[in-house]
Amino acid sequence: MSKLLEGLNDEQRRAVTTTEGPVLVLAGAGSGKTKVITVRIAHLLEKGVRAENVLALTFTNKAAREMRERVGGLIGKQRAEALFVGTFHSFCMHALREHGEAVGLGNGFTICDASDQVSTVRSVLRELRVADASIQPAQLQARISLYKNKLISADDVLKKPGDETDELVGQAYQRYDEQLRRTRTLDFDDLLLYTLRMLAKKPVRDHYRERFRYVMVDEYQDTNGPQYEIVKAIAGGHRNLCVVGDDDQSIYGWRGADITKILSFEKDFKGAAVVRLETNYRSTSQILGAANRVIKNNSKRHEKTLKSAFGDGDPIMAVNVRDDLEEADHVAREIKALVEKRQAKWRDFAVLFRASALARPFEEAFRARSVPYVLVGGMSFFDRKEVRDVTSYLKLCVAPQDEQAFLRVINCPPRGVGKASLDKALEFAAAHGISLVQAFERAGEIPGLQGGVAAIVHDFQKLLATASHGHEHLALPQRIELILDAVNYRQEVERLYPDEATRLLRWNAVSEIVQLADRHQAKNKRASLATFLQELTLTANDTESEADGERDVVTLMTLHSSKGLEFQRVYLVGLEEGYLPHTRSIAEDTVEEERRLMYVGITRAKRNLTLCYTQQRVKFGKPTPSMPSRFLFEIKGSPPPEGWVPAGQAPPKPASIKGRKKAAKAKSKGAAAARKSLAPHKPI
DNA sequence: GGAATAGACCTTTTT
DNA sequence: GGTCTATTCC
Repeated sequence: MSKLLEGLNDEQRRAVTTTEGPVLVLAGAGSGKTKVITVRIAHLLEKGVRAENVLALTFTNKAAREMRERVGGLIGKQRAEALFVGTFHSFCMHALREHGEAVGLGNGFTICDASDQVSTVRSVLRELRVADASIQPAQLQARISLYKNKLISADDVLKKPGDETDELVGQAYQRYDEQLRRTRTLDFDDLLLYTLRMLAKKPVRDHYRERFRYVMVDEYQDTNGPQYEIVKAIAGGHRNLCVVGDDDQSIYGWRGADITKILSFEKDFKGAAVVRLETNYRSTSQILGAANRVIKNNSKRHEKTLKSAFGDGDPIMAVNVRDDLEEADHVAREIKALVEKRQAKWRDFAVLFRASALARPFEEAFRARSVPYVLVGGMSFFDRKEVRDVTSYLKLCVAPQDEQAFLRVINCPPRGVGKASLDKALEFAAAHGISLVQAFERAGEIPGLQGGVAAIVHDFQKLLATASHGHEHLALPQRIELILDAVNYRQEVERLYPDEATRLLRWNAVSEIVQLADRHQAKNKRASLATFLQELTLTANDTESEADGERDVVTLMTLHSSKGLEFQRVYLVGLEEGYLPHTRSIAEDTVEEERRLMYVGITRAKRNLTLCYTQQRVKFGKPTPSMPSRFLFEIKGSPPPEGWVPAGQAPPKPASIKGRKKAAKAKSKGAAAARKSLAPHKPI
């Protein structure tokens, strides 16, 4: 037997060696899922399959990076280079670069990130002359995105008779798409949709079927409509498709992930081999027990029994603290004490939370107590003003019609094109159904526009065009510096930040982009400004470098980004009604997904698990009382006590005015008791 | 036109 | 505690 297969159990081995035809691997948490995929790839190569013919798709950059590294460890880094291991989105980006002309897409498209999407929606709402109050841009953007991920077009929305909001959403959706098309911009969802359209053309589809003879999809439970169709298009011919997933860990429903896809795989791919991995090699039986007790409260799931291969360990701890500051400080102190006693290393610890806003107190406490940490995700490098400015300039060089980029930098540094002029031009553009840039070309017709403005805009565009064209022979970093020089960006930073220290800090962000461009060029033979920007947008949230995995630091991250990872010691924090489950999820009736999130969090822990919740937390800058999460009681196996109030439910009104004071007193007493009902610092 | 200030209003999660 | 808009002053 091949060396590769040693150390696999029977089921894992079956998943690895069933290389031909469709295979569904139902892999419980910690059952060696990544091992199966990576060994499977190595096994394929050992059998003589060429690396170029293997496609492995993941959902996050992080997962892609880890898979690439682990496969590299098995077959050698060199050979692993030839595999395509990446996210759906990056696969699409590459495919569209290669064959985008099949769907009318030249090489020079830009990808817009979440905040560009919201800006675009905002400008569409302005065009439609909708008072901002009636629907929020971010909310509208989310709805458009959800439609796209369910393969529902703007026409579909408009055709279907609905209420006024539907009508508005449809109109906005349509204009949003028009604006993106006009500016040759794709949003994240469009990457999938354009690729799908491209794969509908037989020659292109045949090309990819020929190229990728073996297809693997990780986290299959997170597949949404377009992703599923892409997989089907590529693997539909040879049917050498292996998908791996766990319905209990489906936590991307809000992104259109369709849990039924994993349930109906056997129907979609007739004759599929089904492998169940049910032995957990990660956690103690205490941790697994807690996970099982929580997840069994979900109705929509495949009954599964995860068995621990590990045995007993320490009890799970519950910690009740006064507020968020104390929570953070408690965790910081505990971690520090364990490390100082040499019972653990920094890197053994992870602190997991529902929303990234919860990270701040931990950052502060960790800094105060000199606990080294890394915050995964959070405020991205990309959201910094300078970074957005610089990328906007670069985007304008690639796509001069890009409205969001134009609006952002036309007056930065100030050039005498202020809000008043822009409003007039936007008004004119909306009235004539043309882009902002086109409107400025007809500046003479814009009522009330100041005489000199058109010339200023024209000069600005010419300046950028001169700086970006005719220098293609230069290296990317030099080209970027040339462009920034042309627009006097350095002076602007100096003007804005007269303070030496902040100026330096701000300029560092700019230098970092230049360095990233250098690295991009080193990695890609056909690097251009366009490819650099595309790559930057897709990996904006993945700032971790390869060496970071090895650093001895505590990890802070959201539950979502923790999926697929494991740590010796895990703190689940902010376990309160309103955060987990999140208030929004209660309103949207998706509490089961929140429970899966809790399940994901629990099953990240190998040895020790600590559950933290507060009595009071600062929300919107104001202290607000909090209630322990319902999931804590599910773990404990006992119902919530008297006085406990779930999130999203108004506390009962006092019966009469007379009885109000008494009732209020009783209620607050009950609530206080409920908040403390799980003994602090005690095994659960 | 541009900067500074005040006030209203939210904020899940990721590509 | 943040962002975005409206207003006011220079």
